[in-house]
Amino acid sequence: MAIELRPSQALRLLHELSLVQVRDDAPDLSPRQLAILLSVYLETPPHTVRGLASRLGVTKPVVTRALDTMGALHLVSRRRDEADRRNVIIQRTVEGALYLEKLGDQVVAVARALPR
Amino acid sequence: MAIELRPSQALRLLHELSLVQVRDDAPDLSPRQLAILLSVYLETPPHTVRGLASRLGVTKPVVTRALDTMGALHLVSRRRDEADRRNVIIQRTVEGALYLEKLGDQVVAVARALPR
DNA sequence: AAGGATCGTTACGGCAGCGGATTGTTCCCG
DNA sequence: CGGGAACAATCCGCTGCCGTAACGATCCTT
Repeated sequence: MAIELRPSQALRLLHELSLVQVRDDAPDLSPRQLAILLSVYLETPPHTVRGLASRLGVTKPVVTRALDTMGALHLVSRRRDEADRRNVIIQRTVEGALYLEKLGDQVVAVARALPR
Repeated sequence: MAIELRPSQALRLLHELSLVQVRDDAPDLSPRQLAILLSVYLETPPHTVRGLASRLGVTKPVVTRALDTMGALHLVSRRRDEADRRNVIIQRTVEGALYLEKLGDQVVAVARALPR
């Protein structure tokens, strides 16, 4: 069965979540960066710059820059595709998995505390 | 009863949501801006710059700038507090209400489409 | 072997956000 | 009534992201 949620609950959820995120001085990713990160971790590999760009409807430089930033944070890593050396394969990292695990738990906790 | 949600569902929810947001070329607000907007619309007035800043754990200039930006988008408006003219009262707008209504509906739609 | 196509990255100029310090009003209290 | 406190806005230099346009490397086709 699907998750039932009323609009007012949805907004409260977003509110609590955004407050947690803003306070947390975990480096707050931009919406685009988060979208890329989630795509890499939730969708089936392999992931390329080109694929992610078209998936999100943004330009390739946006993806490259986001990978630069998140790479510096060790949330993702890059590797040349040896089969086709033009491609770059985006890989998951332990730190990235932990980051998302924590994020998921935060959402669950906030949702649980939501008034019915 | 509380909203029950598994971590994997939570991440999928965020994923779909971020994709919708990124594609939508609705001006995507930064996490901080969204947090301020939601606070203004979900918490009981009156809202002041100082109050919002301490609520979010950010500095006052951050709030002022966010209000500048969102004011230009007509998502909020400002008014001097006549009782204490040092204060500025942040007010809701019709456009802001519509923006959040739409956002809430998006969350609901995404949640409903989530695999159980 | 060569031309063009594809891929990711980088360069560029511009815009917006940041923290910290300062300013100008307005209020409060001794 | 005068000096300090409180409040929001502004200024400063900096950093990071944006879109467009190039670029180098690699592949593919003929």
